[in-house]
Amino acid sequence: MARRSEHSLDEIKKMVLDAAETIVINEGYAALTVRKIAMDIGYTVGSIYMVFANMADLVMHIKANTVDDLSAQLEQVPHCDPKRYITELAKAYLRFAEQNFNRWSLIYMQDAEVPEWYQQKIERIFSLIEAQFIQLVPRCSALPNKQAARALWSGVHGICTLSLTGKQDTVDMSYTEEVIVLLVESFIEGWLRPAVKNEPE
Amino acid sequence: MARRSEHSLDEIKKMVLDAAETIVINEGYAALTVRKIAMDIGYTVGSIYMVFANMADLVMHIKANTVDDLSAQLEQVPHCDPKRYITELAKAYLRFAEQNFNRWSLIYMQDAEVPEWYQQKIERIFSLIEAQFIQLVPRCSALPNKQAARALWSGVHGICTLSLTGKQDTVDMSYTEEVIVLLVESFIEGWLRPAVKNEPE
DNA sequence: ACCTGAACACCGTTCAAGT
DNA sequence: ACCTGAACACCGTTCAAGT
Repeated sequence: MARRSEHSLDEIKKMVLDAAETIVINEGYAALTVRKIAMDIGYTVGSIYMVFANMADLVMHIKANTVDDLSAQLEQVPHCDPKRYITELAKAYLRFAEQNFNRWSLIYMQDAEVPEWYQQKIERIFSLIEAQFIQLVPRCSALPNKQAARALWSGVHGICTLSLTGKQDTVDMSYTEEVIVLLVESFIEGWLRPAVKNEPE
Repeated sequence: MARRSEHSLDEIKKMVLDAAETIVINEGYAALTVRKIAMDIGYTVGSIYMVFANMADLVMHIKANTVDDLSAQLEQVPHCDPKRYITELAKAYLRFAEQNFNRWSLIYMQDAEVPEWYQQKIERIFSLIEAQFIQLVPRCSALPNKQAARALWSGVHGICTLSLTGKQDTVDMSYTEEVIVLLVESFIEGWLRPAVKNEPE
């Protein structure tokens, strides 16, 4: 049989994306298959290729949604002085990673190629942090602040990665949060007061 | 046909592991299949299951070898004062990650379960850093040093991850190294001279 | 024009059967 | 005892054929 026209292509696209996200959230990325998605939305495998180029394309859109949700979450953190604000952002990042572990870990799975529009979404999160370093040292040229934001935020990400993956159920969240706060506070303190070079402690 | 006995089981196990490592190194993890391994060593698929329980078991052994090589590389870094030594360790870590990208990124792919003996190999790398913090502040109880090592080293790892994955060919290594050095030096400086709490800058 | 579902070229894993 | 290779239950992707 064929021809149903119960849904527009845009509707089907949304149904596919929603179903795919639900599978990733509940069962993890490994459980995501075209056949399962088709099953869930009541269409056959072929239909998915009407609205997405292939699996990689679909996954890229799942990731994009996750990054958007993450951005929204971070942007809800109330403003305060830069150092405390960055600390709260870092804690919010950890919270998102933990509560959305399956979607979050998918973000960082490497792809053959990352489209420009997706890269920009990631960049947006980095610039959130960069803005705080600019506030800390407003007179500085852009590069050192960019570098500091990159160093610190990648660091926060690294702690989340190594803490959450693997033994996911038995993670001590308050300990991880302590480690993150230690990184953020020590780094900013040391960054504001640079060390005297070549002087043994 | 059957029965060849040209190689002992231990020899076959080594052949399988070597072939698998070569595939990962040259073509990446996605190219690793039992059929390809069997082809390369001149046996059939079934043989691989004589010497490894399954693919996951084989991959775990590839990862173990990589971690051992990484440890060996880090242990070759010449000793000096803790701060510079940690900086050099971090740079060596980046170098290993770049030069062994396919094997290195495999290490951190999450598994259903991580065996104890593997976890210990990872722990060994962390304790390398921890030992330096103990030297920096010898009188301290163990926990703060453990926490500092975890914060900083996870941070270094995070920078490597975000810098190397994705756009792997167009990475500016010297810039990444600068970011890592910035993280290490600022963190240690800030950690040695803790900030006054609740004081806006 | 929309949608199907069989077909294709792959996977990892098992195991009866051969020597 | 060692090793084979066909069989099984899966993948993602394509596309001629149906309405």
